[in-house]
Amino acid sequence: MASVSSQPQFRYTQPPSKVLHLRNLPWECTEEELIELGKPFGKVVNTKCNVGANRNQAFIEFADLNQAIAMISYYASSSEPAQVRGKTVYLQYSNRQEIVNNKTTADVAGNVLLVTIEGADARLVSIDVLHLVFSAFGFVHKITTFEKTAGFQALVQFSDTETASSAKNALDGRSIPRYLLPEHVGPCALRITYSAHTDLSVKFQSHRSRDYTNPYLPVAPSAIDGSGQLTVGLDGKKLEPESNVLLASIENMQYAVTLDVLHMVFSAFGPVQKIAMFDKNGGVQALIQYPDVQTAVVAKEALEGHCIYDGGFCKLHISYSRHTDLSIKVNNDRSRDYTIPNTPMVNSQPSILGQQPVSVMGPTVQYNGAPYTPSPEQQPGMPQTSAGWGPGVPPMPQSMPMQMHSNPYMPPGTMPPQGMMQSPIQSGLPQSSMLPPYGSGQIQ
DNA sequence: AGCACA
Repeated sequence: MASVSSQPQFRYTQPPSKVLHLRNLPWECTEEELIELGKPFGKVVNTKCNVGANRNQAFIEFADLNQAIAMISYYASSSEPAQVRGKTVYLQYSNRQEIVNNKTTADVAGNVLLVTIEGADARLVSIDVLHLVFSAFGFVHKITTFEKTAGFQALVQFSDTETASSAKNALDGRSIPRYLLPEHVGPCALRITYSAHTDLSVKFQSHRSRDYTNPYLPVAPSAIDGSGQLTVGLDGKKLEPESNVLLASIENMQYAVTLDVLHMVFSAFGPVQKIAMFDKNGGVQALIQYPDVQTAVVAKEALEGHCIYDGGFCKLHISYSRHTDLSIKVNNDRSRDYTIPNTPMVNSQPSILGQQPVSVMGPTVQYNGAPYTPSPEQQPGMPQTSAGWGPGVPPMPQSMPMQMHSNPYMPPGTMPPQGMMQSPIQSGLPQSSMLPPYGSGQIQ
């Protein structure tokens, strides 16, 4: 006998569940209205509204099964139907036992935005530009920036959710206006979600984090160059002009950083003309000269705060030098002029690729000044750019093609000298407590 | 008016 197939979706009796399924709700019914509806019968622990193609269905979940039964029972025998905004609502036990909310933290509105800057040049977007962009919507309290697998990201804190929402709505998916970016920087789009943070912890004003509510916050050591000059004003403006010469200070120098190591690291962004190393304040600093400012800018943005060796060792802090042309008197293990070919020099092949310590750095230095003299104009006929790529001691010449110069940067997340530069170290700023609460794979 | 991530 051909049996009539049962239709499970139209069962008129269902096993009880803490979860009730509601239908015929008014358009875009809110969570608050659902809670109001269920409250007389028990504790509503979860809801899900705007379900279904018409967004007029919902679920409410009670803390206890008996509470759900009480609600169903009440309206089963009541002359007054359940209603929301005067509209009759039909309810029944859900065929599931609990509400699964795919609401991620990114969907919960808050006063802090998680901003992902997309684009090949995302890292070149300064914190000041971000501040400017977001300030259009209200007072920006704090900004932290960091790099994760998702790329270059920032947390932007407003005073309240409303302001943050207006900024998110206006900026999500939009690109940073061109006129706010330097000439050589490509388009940078903003992807914005909410962060679960409510108050960012900013310890210093630095290139990576700012607290605009606290003018007394100390400026990070990384924002001060060798002469103690501020590179970041308390108003968040950079005080130092860009230069083709970078001043790099090396923090936590557990492993010796040789001139050749520096040459290799900095050569990834373009030809290095000259390097001068010296000791200052008990640490090692170096001046690195590029032929042009643009290359230096790219190198600085890419390397600032990064560590040469894994494990937080030899962290680079980079600022612009006031010099434009270093005067290298002698080529030795602390200073070198790569623009002079065939210069005799001590052989010092570094064994850096294995990330092994070359030697332990000791306080062997009594040098008081820099091994260069700051004479701005010297060697007027000096060959520029590729001239210095000759028979010097390029540690990895084959890996640094000349095109580097025209396209000095590399794909996001790839640090130039393989094996040495690790993924950005988050030590120092920003604090781990500021990092977004997601697993690294979930951000998009 | 009839069950939710793709």
